[in-house]
Amino acid sequence: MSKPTIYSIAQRCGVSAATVSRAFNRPELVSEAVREQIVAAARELGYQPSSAARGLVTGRAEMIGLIVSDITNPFFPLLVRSIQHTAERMGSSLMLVDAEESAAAEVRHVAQLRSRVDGVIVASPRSSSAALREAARGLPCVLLNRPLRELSSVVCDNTSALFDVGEHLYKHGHRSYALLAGPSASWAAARRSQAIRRWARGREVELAELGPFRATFKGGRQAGAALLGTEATAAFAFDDLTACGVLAELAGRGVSVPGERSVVGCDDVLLARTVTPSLTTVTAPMDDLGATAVQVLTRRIEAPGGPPEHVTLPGVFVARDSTGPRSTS
Amino acid sequence: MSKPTIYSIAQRCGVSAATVSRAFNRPELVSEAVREQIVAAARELGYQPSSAARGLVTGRAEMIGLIVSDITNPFFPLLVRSIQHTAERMGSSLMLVDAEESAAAEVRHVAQLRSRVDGVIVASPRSSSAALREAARGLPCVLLNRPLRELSSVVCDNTSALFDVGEHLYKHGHRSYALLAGPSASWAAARRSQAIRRWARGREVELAELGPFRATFKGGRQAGAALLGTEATAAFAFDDLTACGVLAELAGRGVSVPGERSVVGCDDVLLARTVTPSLTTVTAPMDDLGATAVQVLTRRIEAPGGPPEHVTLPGVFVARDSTGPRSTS
DNA sequence: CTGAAAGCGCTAACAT
DNA sequence: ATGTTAGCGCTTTCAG
Repeated sequence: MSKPTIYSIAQRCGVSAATVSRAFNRPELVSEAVREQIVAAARELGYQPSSAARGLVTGRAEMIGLIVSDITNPFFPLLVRSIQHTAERMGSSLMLVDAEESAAAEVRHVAQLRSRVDGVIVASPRSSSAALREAARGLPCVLLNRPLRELSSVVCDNTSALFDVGEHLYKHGHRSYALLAGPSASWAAARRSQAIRRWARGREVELAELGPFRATFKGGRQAGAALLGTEATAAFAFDDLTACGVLAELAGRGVSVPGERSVVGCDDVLLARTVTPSLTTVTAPMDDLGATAVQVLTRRIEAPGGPPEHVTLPGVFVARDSTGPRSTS
Repeated sequence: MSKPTIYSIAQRCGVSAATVSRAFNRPELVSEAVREQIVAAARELGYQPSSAARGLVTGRAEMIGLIVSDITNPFFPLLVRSIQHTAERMGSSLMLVDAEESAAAEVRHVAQLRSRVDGVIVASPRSSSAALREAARGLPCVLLNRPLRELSSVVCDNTSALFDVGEHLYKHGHRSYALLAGPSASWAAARRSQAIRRWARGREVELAELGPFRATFKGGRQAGAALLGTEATAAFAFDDLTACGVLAELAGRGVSVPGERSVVGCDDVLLARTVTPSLTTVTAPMDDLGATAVQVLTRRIEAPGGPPEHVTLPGVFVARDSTGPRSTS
């Protein structure tokens, strides 16, 4: 009465184990009558193929790893969903691990995943490029929101959308801006700051740089406090979570948004739509990002020798209620 | 130049494969000199034991599955962390899957996990008890926040803390309450409603029952709108996320909290501390819940025959800024 | 303390 | 269309 294997089924059906195996993997190679008999027996016995045994012989785990820098950040849940969906459609399971914002944990986890997965996606890595490169040596890997020549990557570029944000604010009369920078280990943060600086230079507009702040609600409150120390009437927050913190801080101090200050976020997480006032932000194509990452990874798994792929997806500007005309006071 | 195995190492060190295996698994059985040599060779070759091969022979995947009803709910990230930590300490990896609030996906996923994990934790299941029981047949399983006689469970009971909440509100002069009920498929929701009802009956106080509402920010806004249709001066929200929605809705309509209405949440997720005003709520012992779940599961894996365990951990009342004296208007 | 050998459950040639 | 056979990489008796 032990756990059923292809042998128990084979015996029960009077065929060989190979036939049972084929019945599941290459059904076209086995006669319909036998196949049906096998399938029936399997269901009856509650047969579950052993993925260890299969993995051992095929060399495939049919599992991909996903390392996120901070599961707590609302940016990730949506991404996780999209990745899980796509992976499932490709016949793989997802193994998710949270690095808790620690670069060390990140590389430790990829090392640990090596033997259990076919490949790994590292989302918003905090590790140094060198560490990442080294950790991924010989393991199919795609980086999300961090380009690196030697590894594949899919990133969301908000440069153009941030220009749109700037223009939007400019049209509302703002001339003095604050840039609330994100974590220094984040490529996205650097990239966004750069875009905003570039835009500001082009417009010959005032830009106060504050931060870096942590990409948390709390970091946002600090950013909000810092913002109030400046004359800026409009602020670019690193992301929506930060922006929400800014909103909360301003609200707490009785500063109205967008009446007295305009605030924009980035990413368009759920929170951005539900907070009051709703956030003007840049929508990241989460579904695409996730799906593309899985597809690129799949290609790397199938052709480990190939050259790394790099795909860039643009964010898109969306105006909501946290921005408005510059106060005339 | 293929992937190193215990054989490559054995050959290189002039020992047998068995010795290499022992060097890693039962180091005390091999002489120090040989062991050191083996370890050195392994490091040099970048040896990684194949978990498939080991799993095949040991019958252990050294991996546990975690199914969450909705990764998007801020309740889970903390839980995931605690579970991942504990699992890691017990030598297991974590395979996380999101059921996206679908009961069907839940049971589908446990079926799919069967062959890849040693056991599974289902957090806040939405499936029927019968479906759960059936899906977990023969698979070590512990339910989080849902008791079920035949399966192990660890639940957080807030009954006593909710009484404290009631008393706290009562002392502030509130006599008319609203109960904003959570999802009907959630055991926690039913349990909390029941506790609040019981308390209200004991105090002979007015209690309007509203809902059920979805456990989302949006659901909270709806609950907030519903709340304004009543005379209640204090509201029990199902959880913190809902409570935040209520707060947002009231703020949007210019109703002050706690000035005009007091609002309490439940769970004490990060958000509860960061929202304005900060939420009076009931703190769930996340770390304990997660750690206990893993420990119980581990026991079931090691002794699959044993009787199910049921552990209950209490939540604790914490007063913050979203509750105050009943308005005198 | 170490080696030889068997086998975990499955797949993939190679035969038939 | 089906059976035979040989491993995949590892652990684990059983003998030395």
